[in-house]
Amino acid sequence: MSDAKSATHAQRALIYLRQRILNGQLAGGTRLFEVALAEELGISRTPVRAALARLAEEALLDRTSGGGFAVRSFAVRDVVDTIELRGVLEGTAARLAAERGVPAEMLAEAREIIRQIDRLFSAETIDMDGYSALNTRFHALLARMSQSDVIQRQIERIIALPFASPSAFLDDHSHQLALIKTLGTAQEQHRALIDAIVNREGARAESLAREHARAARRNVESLLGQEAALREGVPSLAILST
Amino acid sequence: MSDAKSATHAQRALIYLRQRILNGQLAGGTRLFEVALAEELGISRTPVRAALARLAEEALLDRTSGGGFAVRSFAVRDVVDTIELRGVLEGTAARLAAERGVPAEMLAEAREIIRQIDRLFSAETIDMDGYSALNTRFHALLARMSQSDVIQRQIERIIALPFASPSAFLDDHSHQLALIKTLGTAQEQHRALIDAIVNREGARAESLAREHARAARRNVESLLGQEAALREGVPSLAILST
DNA sequence: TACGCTGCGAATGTATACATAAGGTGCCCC
DNA sequence: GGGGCACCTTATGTATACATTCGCAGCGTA
Repeated sequence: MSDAKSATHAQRALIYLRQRILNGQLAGGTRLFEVALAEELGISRTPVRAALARLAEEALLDRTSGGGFAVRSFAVRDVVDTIELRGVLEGTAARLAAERGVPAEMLAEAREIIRQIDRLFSAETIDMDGYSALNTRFHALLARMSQSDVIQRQIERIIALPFASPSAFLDDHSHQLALIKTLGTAQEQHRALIDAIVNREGARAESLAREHARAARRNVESLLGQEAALREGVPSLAILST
Repeated sequence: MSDAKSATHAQRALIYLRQRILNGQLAGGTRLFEVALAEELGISRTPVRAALARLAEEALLDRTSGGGFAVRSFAVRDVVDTIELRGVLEGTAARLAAERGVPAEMLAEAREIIRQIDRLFSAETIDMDGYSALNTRFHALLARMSQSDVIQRQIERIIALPFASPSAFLDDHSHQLALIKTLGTAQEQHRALIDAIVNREGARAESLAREHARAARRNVESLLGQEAALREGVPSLAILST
């Protein structure tokens, strides 16, 4: 328990294993054995089992036939489809927001976030961590605007996969200039999205949210078109199988 | 272990609890305690915990702050939103199927299912179990047509909730004649959906699948507009909170 | 009366020993 | 030589005892 601040052993094991899966240190298809993990972590099987069950819940593990667990394999197509799915779900959230109407406070909050992102852009160099945090807040707010717990839940579930999160690939610093241009486009989409919701234009809002997610998809595809060396610094892609 | 055919105690507990939640015997918000359940089932806490974890995975339980579990509450709006969500996901599956193209064997299988449903309609009285099975097969096939494991997985997850399954509310026999008319419409939508996919008309396919799901939504809403007595025979709705 | 503190109890967290089943390997028989 | 059976190994399944923590209630004090 030297380096861990987590309350319970199960939480520590959960964090440790999640990390190693997302890292790619545990390759897709690898079977995870309770005893081995328990020894490795210096704890008993019980908390390990709890951690494995939660990772299965997060869709990072598959349950094998015999009752065990194996690391889920993510192929390129899976990553692309997951991002597409996020677009579809956020699109639905946006459409519902437009159809059902959104409380003024939420709209104000959205506009405030947009304003803060604008402020970041006016600085000399862009504070990527700051942008990432604001962008995440914007997307979480969009999910809430749907006023549907069901939709919100699904979006949270998808976003938990790091390569599908709205802030994925922002940590790739290899194309700083291209990235800045991309962020400008994204910000325009944020603005248009709120405009559509305010005007109760459901179809437009849905379409904009989908297109907004496509930016992430283009990022993946361009990264994968590069030499392997250039992908090294992109942790979100470490989980990829091949 | 007298009445159970399940291999393990955990599976037996899982089935038992799932049943009671879907029944409505365990009301939404009810906290589930390991010790109490273990005593009730005559087993130890360990398999109970395993069952609870899996029910959380199925989205039938929420994890409470302290580390426990509580039965998830489903309000009418949640049911409606979940059906809407199924429509959105099946719409995405249909669109992807149209965009990516579908192997001839799958199309043949779809047409065969449609043919068999036609045959059911020509009988004197409609075999509802038979229809339900065929309808379920059609929807499962549609999910596969997307050729996306990610999408397929999500659809399976949603359909696991009985009130969101494509065959929900077919067991309501109170309006037999109206139902038959509904089934005719559904069958037309099945046909149009396959037609759209064959012709690579993505937007049309998506729109048709969404509208197809709306039938289930209309069913819920009409059932809820009735007197409580008429809703008694509809097991899919037993889980509703209020 | 209101606030807080303390102690008790009931819940989950954990370790461990044993049960059981499934899968693999090696030997033996055909 | 090949196939099948049996054993053994190794995995998960289960029970139970103990640890720990969190919350609540009751009492006390300001």
